[in-house]
Amino acid sequence: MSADETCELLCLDTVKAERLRHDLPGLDALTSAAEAGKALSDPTRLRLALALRDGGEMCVCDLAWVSERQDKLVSHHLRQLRGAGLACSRKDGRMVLYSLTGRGEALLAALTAAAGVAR
Amino acid sequence: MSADETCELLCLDTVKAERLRHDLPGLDALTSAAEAGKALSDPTRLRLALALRDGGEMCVCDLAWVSERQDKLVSHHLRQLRGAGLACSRKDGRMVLYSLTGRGEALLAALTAAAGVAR
DNA sequence: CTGATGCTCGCACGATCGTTAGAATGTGTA
DNA sequence: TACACATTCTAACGATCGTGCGAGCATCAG
Repeated sequence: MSADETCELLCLDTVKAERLRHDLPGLDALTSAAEAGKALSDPTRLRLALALRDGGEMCVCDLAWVSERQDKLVSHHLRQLRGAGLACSRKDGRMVLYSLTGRGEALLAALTAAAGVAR
Repeated sequence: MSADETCELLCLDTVKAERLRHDLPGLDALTSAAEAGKALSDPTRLRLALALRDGGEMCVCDLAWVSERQDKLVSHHLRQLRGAGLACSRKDGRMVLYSLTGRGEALLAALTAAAGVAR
């Protein structure tokens, strides 16, 4: 591609390419969407999200038992799901109860559908 | 949690917890779903997916121009989208044309809806 | 007040990732 | 056949990530 960068476009007409380039959101605008994708990009975390989908609201120690993972790791992952807006939490005495948000359920449904698993 | 691991369940009845634990897919089964999430977890790659959504089928050099990224990097990311089943490619002479799969479009729609961007 | 429980936080380690760069491959053209 | 173009592949680097561990905090029960 030459220095002025518009003379070697081969497949797109220039108007369409200019429009695409202009309309594409910047990387900053996509950070939260990318974070949502990242939140469910780890099999352990994805499995915890499925446990919340199927089991409803649960505390860390129950999720730890259900997923056969240490409670500290489960707590770590749940905080990432919450940070990405896919889960929320409330305290009940010394326990913290987590559940999926609407966004979390929708994204989980799309992800499992896309991969054809756990629907 | 004690050694026999069922005596400290506090919030769930044991039957429900046993069923959840039993029914949760294993990590292996979730790998492809996690890979789909991972494929869209990078802002640059997500942006390329959006460009394909809006622009239809495109070659690497056009996507490089539209996204203002080097063609080698674009090629690298497109191969990851394809590997995750979210994009597909066909050759046209020396060029390779990429487009989103149905799964890719569905997951992209869910991800952008979940984050409230680029819809 | 003390000890136990549930959970979070900070740190470290090995693994993975995004980007860059150079080399290599496939295809088209003269 | 040689050169150019489009794309891919391999390797390296700095950054990030998942997991494990010990310490710390909040809450509850005795």
